[in-house]
This record gives sequence, structure tokens and C-alpha cells, in this order.
Amino acid sequence: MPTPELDPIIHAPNRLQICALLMPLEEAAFKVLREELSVSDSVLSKHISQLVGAGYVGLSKRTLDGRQHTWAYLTPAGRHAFTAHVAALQIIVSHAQGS
Amino acid sequence: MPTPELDPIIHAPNRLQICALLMPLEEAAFKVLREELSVSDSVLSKHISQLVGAGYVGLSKRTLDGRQHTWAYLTPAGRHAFTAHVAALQIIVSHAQGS
DNA sequence: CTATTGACTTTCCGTAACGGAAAGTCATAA
DNA sequence: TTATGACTTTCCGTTACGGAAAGTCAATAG
Repeated sequence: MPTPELDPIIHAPNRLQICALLMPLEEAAFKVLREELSVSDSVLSKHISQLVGAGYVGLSKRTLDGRQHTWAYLTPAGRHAFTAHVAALQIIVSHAQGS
Repeated sequence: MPTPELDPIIHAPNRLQICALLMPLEEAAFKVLREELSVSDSVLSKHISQLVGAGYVGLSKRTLDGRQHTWAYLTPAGRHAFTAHVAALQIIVSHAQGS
């Protein structure tokens, strides 16, 4: 059995966390993600861009209180990729408990 | 609860796998690791060097059949770091199943 | 209608991580 | 003394990040 492949788009710590946070939600506000990850706007924006580029995340820009706000959500492909990534991680880590 | 920190030394896919493979063993031959990871000698050597540099892995060079062979093993610090890293991963991933 | 402000986005920049290929080590074996 | 096997290092080019600063844009404030 070949080693399961870890998805480089998802593996990066910040993106792994973004995906994990989005998994149980329908969507999350940009600001919320930024606070959860404790990163700057630019860093979060760039990571989200990569996820969007991979087709894993979708954005919804809406106006609230007269201001523009961005919400992010996992696409079906994103949910699938995250699930597969976690499965791969578990297979790799499972060797640790005695192959 | 602050986000658990992923150890960058261990997080890299190849090194995560090296550590996972070494966890249940007392030691593993260089060649075995190279085959399990399907990487070149130089790549494996460089990743192991980083683990050694972090104090996570130790090397034992012995002669067998008149040839030099290298064996790698996790140090106590390495086992501890790997365990902590996996625990951090689980905490992050656990959010996915509904925070 | 123009300036401002909030909420991101991009660009610019420097550092560090990787992998592949090739050269270098070193302890034997021939 | 040379050749091997088994790594180790070096060289090189690509890519990934993060921080800082500049740029966008829509929705007010004036």
C-alpha cells in the first residue's frame, strides 16, 4: 500500500486550521478566521486565496451594517479534500501505534 | 485556549512519516526509511539531518557484511515532540467534527 | 460630488524550505 | 591502490511564507 498523499494545499498549518474551522460550519466571517488563527489580514487573505484557487473554498461578499464583509465556506471539493487529507494523516500516524 | 502549535520540524510530510515509522521501532535502517518514503538518498539524508539537529533523532553507524550502514532512532525528545505534535493535530482536526 | 473609512487584496521584498543532481566522504573489499 | 557501497554535502533553481506597505472598493460623512 503506497503511502497516502498529503495534500500540500491543505497541509500548511494555517490552511489546515482554516479548513478544520470551516468544516463544521456553513460559513465563517473573514474576521473570525483571522482572530482564530491570529494572523494578519494579508496572511489570511493569501491563504484563503490559495484555497479558493484550489477550488476548496468559496467566498461570499455581503454588506452588513453598511460595510462589506467576506464569508468563506468549504466547497464540496474542499470538504472532500480535507476529509481525504485527514484520513491520510491518520494512516501515517497510525504507524506510530505499531504498524 | 490558544491554538496548539504544530512543530515545523515534524510537520513536513517526509519528516512526519519518518517519525511515525520510527515511533514503534527501536531503530530503522537508512535504506528501509528511504524505501518507505520513496525518496532519494540525499533527500532522506537531509531530512534526517534536520531531525538530528533538533535532537529528535539519533544515528548509529555500524558495519554489517563489511559495509557501513546507518540506523536511525527517535530520541526521548523526539518521541515527546512527535506525541505532542500528533496531539496538536488532533485538537485542530477535532474542530472539524463540530468544535 | 469628493474625502474618508473599513475591510480586505496585492504587491514588494527578504528569508527559508525543498527537491534533484552532482560531487565529496569513508570504511572496507578486491 | 583502486573500486564500491552507502551515505553526506554542496550547488542550484523553484516555491512557500510572512511582514509591511500600497492599492481596491463600496458605503457613508461632509
